[in-house]
Amino acid sequence: MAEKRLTRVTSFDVAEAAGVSQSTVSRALAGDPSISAPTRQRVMEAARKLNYQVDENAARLRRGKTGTLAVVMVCRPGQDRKDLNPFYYALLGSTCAAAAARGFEVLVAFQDSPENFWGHYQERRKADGMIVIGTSENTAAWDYFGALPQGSHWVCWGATQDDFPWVRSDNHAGATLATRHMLVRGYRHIVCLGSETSPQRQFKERYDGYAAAMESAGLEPVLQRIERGLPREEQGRRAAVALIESGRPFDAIFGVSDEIALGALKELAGRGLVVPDQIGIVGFDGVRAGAWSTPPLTTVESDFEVAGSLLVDRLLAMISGETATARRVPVRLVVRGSTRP
Amino acid sequence: MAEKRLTRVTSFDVAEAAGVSQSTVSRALAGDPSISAPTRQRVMEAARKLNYQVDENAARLRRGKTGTLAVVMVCRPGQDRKDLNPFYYALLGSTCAAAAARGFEVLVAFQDSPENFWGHYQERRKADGMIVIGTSENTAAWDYFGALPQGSHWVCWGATQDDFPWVRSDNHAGATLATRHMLVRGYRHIVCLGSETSPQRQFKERYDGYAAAMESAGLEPVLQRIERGLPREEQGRRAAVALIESGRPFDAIFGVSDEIALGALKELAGRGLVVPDQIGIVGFDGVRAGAWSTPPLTTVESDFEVAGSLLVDRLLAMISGETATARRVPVRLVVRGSTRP
DNA sequence: TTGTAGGCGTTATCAA
DNA sequence: TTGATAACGCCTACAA
Repeated sequence: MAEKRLTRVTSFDVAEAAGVSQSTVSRALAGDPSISAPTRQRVMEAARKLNYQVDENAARLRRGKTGTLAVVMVCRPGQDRKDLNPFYYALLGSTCAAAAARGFEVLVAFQDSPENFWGHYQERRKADGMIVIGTSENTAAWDYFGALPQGSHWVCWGATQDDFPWVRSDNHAGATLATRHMLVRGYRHIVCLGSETSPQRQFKERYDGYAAAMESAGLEPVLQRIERGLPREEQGRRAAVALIESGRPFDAIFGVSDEIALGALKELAGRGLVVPDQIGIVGFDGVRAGAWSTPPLTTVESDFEVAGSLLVDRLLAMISGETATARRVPVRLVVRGSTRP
Repeated sequence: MAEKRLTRVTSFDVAEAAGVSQSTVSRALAGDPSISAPTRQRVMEAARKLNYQVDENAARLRRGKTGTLAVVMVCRPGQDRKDLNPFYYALLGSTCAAAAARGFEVLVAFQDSPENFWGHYQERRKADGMIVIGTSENTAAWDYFGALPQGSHWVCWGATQDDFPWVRSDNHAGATLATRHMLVRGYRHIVCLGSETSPQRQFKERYDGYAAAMESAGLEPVLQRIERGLPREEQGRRAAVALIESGRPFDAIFGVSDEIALGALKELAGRGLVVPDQIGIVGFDGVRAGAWSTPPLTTVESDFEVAGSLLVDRLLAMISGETATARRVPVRLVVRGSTRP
């Protein structure tokens, strides 16, 4: 075999080597059925020998399609990349996997503030469409993406706006699952640490799911509000403090996110309250960190693989003009140690 | 302002609207200084009004450069994306940030086994070069990337091969830092949970750093080997069991990765040993999970921002034929609760 | 300072 | 079944 080198080889070179025309090379390699088997053989052989690879830029220019999807990760302004919620990284990973499985390349960009908001992938022919993943806290980002020109192909995870092309976890079902689990395990005075007014749409949905489960058990739902603008862990910790100081009796906590639940867990443990014996705790997100707490956190986890697939499929449907289907990602309960047996 | 829509607008359209030639448009928008101010004004105005954006495929085809870097994330075969070590996600994030800061787009692909190994970004003109990030465990992947044609521009994080164009944490310094910290805090019988033969080159480097610090303190380094092929946490747990059962006295553990240290921490706690009072523990990686353990894990953290920058700068230097400089990423000690004050 | 023209390497149309 | 040929939209000599 010839030594592999990186000199530019065009389809003309392959054509010459195979003794056919350039267009035949293009067709043979593209799998055009009109090319005869022996010709295809010769072309493939020549291409292999010359180490030929299609110039994607030329191909895309000609085709008018890029075969690429853009994924924009919306972060908090100035936030360190290593502090990004692992949930979003998992979502990024599964989205890339789904795109790759469908034959698309993925362009990734982290964006956090107006200076670097940028969504013109489609106009610049860098991608056929865009997936925006991020926290609803960054309202400036959602305003920006919501104002993209008509005809932009995009879907999102995390926006507050209900008229955006969103995909979300089945928050209601997940919260109900969590609450029922605690009821079954004998907890009665279950308090929800969260918010019904947060821009985080899913927090409201999770509260509603919790409330529904409580009510259908004949119990009164109780919401302990988190303060805005703090790190999640701190929100959870403070809400736990406020709850304790309120004097309201409780024997279980449903945190609308894992980090809120973990913050509360830490606070309770620090005060000598025994989890799960005295107090049960359940979170929502299924991030890895929960597995390391003491006790490990019982939580509701989204099916990440499905999440990535739904985002990609919805986007591809939009691109091809079809009508998309599901937009809710199924969830499951992950029972660990923060609720009693 | 005209309603924004997504119909294709070419530089010819802008030229017509501005009453100049197409090449003038190209130059004006590229910031060519030969274009007069008034002309540039008119062109910019027309471009804005028509919502014109350059077709990057055409531009790249013409230029022969892509302005894009590819990042390949090497995972364990079949591993779920959400189970990928958060360390690598943080590295991915900071690499994307560094690339963006230098004006490059980033193409991301997760690859785990021979069926989907693919590194011909450069030949296909999808990218100007490639950054491969991954665990050294996946030797098949490193064999694949090591066999890329001459002239491929790439750098990597995580490979075993020393002749690869690698960038790494300053493992030796970090391990020394960790060990000295424990010595200063009064621990004497410090055992290293790790391996000097693992394909993970950094494990060996970390052991060496630990051993050097021990020896220069007049103490004997002790290595408790981890078993191969298990999840890191389990490796840590089992090594702790083996250490205890060996009967060898110890009052501190240096785990060559956070997850190994966390596994050991869990095992010790389960046996009623008090961390940090009876036993001190330090890990290596600085992942978020360590902050949630009880007690939170003292660890050595790489400067992720520098890591991303070094990877990108080294690759860009290679592309432009310059000689690259640093390849070691500085580390710092993050003191949390698993070592006594 | 600006315009003309050629070509980057494909894919796709139209003949043969 | 294959070959000529015309775009795709831009950048960049070269000329004016």
